[in-house]
Amino acid sequence: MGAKAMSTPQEQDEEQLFAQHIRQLIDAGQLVDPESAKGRLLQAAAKLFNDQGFERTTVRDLATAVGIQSGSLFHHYPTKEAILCAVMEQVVRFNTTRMRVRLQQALNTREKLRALILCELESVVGGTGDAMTVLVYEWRSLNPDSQRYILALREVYEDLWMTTIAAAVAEGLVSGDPFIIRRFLTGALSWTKTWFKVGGQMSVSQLADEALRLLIR
Amino acid sequence: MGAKAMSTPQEQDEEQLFAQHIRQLIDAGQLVDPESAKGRLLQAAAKLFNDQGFERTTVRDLATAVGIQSGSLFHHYPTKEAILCAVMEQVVRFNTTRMRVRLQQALNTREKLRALILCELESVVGGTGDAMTVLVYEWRSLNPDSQRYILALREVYEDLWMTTIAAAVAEGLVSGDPFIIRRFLTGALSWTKTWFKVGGQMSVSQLADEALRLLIR
DNA sequence: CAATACCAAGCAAGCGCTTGGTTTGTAAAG
DNA sequence: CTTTACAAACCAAGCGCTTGCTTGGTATTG
Repeated sequence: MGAKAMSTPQEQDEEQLFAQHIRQLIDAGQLVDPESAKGRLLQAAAKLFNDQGFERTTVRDLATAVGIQSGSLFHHYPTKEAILCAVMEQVVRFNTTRMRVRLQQALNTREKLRALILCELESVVGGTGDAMTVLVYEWRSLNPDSQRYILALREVYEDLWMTTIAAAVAEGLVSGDPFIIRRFLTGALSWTKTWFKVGGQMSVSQLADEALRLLIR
Repeated sequence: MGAKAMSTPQEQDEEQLFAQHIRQLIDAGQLVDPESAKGRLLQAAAKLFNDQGFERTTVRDLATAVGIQSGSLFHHYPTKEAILCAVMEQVVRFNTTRMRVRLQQALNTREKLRALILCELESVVGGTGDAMTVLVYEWRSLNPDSQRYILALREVYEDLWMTTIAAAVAEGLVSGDPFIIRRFLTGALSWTKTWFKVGGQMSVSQLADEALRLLIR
C-alpha cells in the first residue's frame, strides 16, 4: 500500500515503523486486515464506489466483484450504507496513522509541512486513492449518525494539519489565514486524483514540491 | 444571477454588456430563458442534484419541486439524464460568456488572471453554484455521448484560462508549469463551494485576492 | 384548430434486503 | 485419530417497494 520505491535507511525505518503501527491497529480491531474476507470486500467496495459512485453501485455488483451472492454481503455488514461507512472509516484511520509517523520523523516545520502534503498526495493518488475519493465525494450518502462518526475521526486528522500550518505562520514560513490556506490546499490536493498519473513524467515527491512552492516564498 | 452589489460605472457597463450577451444567446436558442417553464425546471434540477446528488433525486422529487406530475417532465426532456446534461450545458455556456466579457475589460495580464479567478469563484459560490457543483460532481452520471458534448464546451472555457496563464508565465508574473498551476487552482477554487459562505466576514473579491496571492509573488 | 403543456394511471425492471437452509473451518471430547 | 459440536460463511430464492419512463387523453393558448 505504501510507496514501493523507497531506498534510504531512514525511509526504510519509517516504513517499518508505520507497518508496525498498522499491525497494532489490526490487532486492536480498529483496522480490518486487508487480506481477510472483510478486507477484500472493502477494497472492492472502494473501487466500485469510486468508479461508479455509491448509488450506481448495486449490492449485486459488489457481490459479483468479491465472488459471492448478493445476500451474503449482509452477513458481513447490516446495510449497504454500513459498507460505505466502513470504507471511509478505514481510510481515515490508515492515513491518520501514516501522517503521525511521518510527522514524528520530520525535524522542522518546513519538513513537517512537506510531510503532510506528501502524505495527502500519496493518500489521494496511491493505493488508498479510491477510498479517499469516496470519502470526499460520497459524503451525502451517509446517514447523519455515520456522518458524525466519520467527522469525528477526520477532526483528528485535520488537527494535525492545523497545528503544523499555525506553526508555519507563526514562524513566518507562510503568510495568510491558516484556515484559508488549509482549505485551498484541501481542494488543490484532492483534485490531483483526477489528473495526476503515478508513473508518469512527474513523481509524487516532485508534485509535493510544487504544492509546497505555492505556500512558501 | 450576477453579483448584486456593484457600484462603479465601469462595473455597471460590464453588467449591462454581459446581460446583453446573455439575451443574444437566449434568442439564438443556446441558452434557456430562466423564467420559462424549462428554465425553472433546470434551476430546480440543479438545486436537487446538488443537494441530494443525481442518483438520489427521483423524477418524482423533481416534478414535485416544479409543481407538475412526474410523467410531464418527459414532455420537456426525453430522459432524466438529458435534464442533467442540460443543467451542465447551461452553466458552462453562461459562465464562458461571463468570462469572455470580463476578460475583454481587463487591461493587463494580472487583471485578466484576477478576472478569471473572480469569475470562477462567483460561478462556484454564487447563483450558478448549484449547477457548477453538479458539473463537477455528477460527471459519471452522464452517458459517454453527453460527456463528449459537455467536454467540448468546457474546452472553450479552459482555453481562456490556459491562454491567460501562459501569458502570465511568459511575463514572469507567475512561475511554474501552466498546466499544474491551472489544476491546483481548479481544485482549490471549486472546493470553496464546501466552506465559503457568501455574506460572511470575507467577500468573494477578498477571497479572489487571497487566491491570486498564492500565484503571484 | 393545431401546437403546447400537462394529468392520471400504471408497467416492467431493478433495487436493497430477508429468509431458511447448506457448506466450511476449527477445536474440544471420546 | 476420529467424532461431535458449533459458529462463521455462504447459497438459492424471492419479497416488497421504488425507479425511470410510457400511454392515452384533456385543458390551455395563439
